[in-house]
Amino acid sequence: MDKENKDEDIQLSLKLFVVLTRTLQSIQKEIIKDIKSYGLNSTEFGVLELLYNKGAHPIQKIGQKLLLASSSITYVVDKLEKKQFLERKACPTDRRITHAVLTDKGRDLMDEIFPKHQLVLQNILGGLNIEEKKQMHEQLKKLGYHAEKR
Amino acid sequence: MDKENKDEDIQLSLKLFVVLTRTLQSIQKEIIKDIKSYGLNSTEFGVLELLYNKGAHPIQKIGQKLLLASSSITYVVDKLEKKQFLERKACPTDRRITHAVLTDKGRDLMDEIFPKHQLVLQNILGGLNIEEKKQMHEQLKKLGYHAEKR
DNA sequence: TATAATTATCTCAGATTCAAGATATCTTAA
DNA sequence: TTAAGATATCTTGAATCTGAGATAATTATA
Repeated sequence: MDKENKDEDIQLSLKLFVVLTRTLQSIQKEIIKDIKSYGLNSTEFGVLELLYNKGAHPIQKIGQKLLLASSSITYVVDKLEKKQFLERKACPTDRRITHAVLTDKGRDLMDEIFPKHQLVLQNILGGLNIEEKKQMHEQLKKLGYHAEKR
Repeated sequence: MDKENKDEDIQLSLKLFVVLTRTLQSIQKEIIKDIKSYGLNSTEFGVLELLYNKGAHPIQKIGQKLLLASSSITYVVDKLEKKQFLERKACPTDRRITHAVLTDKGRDLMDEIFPKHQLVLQNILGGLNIEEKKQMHEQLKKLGYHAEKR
């Protein structure tokens, strides 16, 4: 890359990072508003969503998928257990592991709010049509893959 | 939109949100690593970057631009003042306002680290070429604009 | 098998953020 | 001009997250 293109690329990189951050903030702000109306915060919702759609998980796996430190996931699971949306169940084959399992109350909650939440999400992301979403999805994967593997 | 397209759009919206979140997390993780190597956290860097590139600002304006609550910006400016990278200066024309102003030490720091940081950022965002960056920038603006104005 | 390394969870202290509210100052409108 | 509302900053307390380190269990290795 010659100098002029490099300078342009540097400027564009900064601008892209800023707009990426801003866009996600705008989206998250709206999503958080929706999730709060269900009496949850977004981390709690993320945990419940994972258990609801993918079944019971070891606590540590949940942290991995949601990119949370082990101490953070302990904290969130504690809160959800107090609210009785999930239970800890000892793993019979590996005594280090504790599974987080949705309770009936947790499943009822998600049966009610997950479809609503999906519609809200679709509405929030309505700025792009189906084809544009597909394309952005592809480009974002390229971007993320490179950021991780450099 | 007929039912099938709506279902597809709902699924794509969820996927797009997930990949958007993941991608930004990957990028931020690398950026934070770089910023930490300068002895700052990303909020501190954001404040210094604003003052460095756009000049002195009232404390409240900084919070607005970085989307921070007033209590948060007070906290960050306190820390940067303790580190002697900026000073508070009373506004002569409006006594409610306090300006945050880079010190020489703060400017020296940014003279040193800002160009380095730009190169790191360019490297992190190297998964897309110039044209692709421009296009994603446009699409992200559409997405963010809609999320805010719905 | 015994030891070392790895893995899963938790505890604790510290960092960062926000919301609510206090205070001081400025602006607007009666 | 003065009262009411708006604005800028700060204080306080609570929520959430992280890193470091403890403990217990499992797996790998000599």
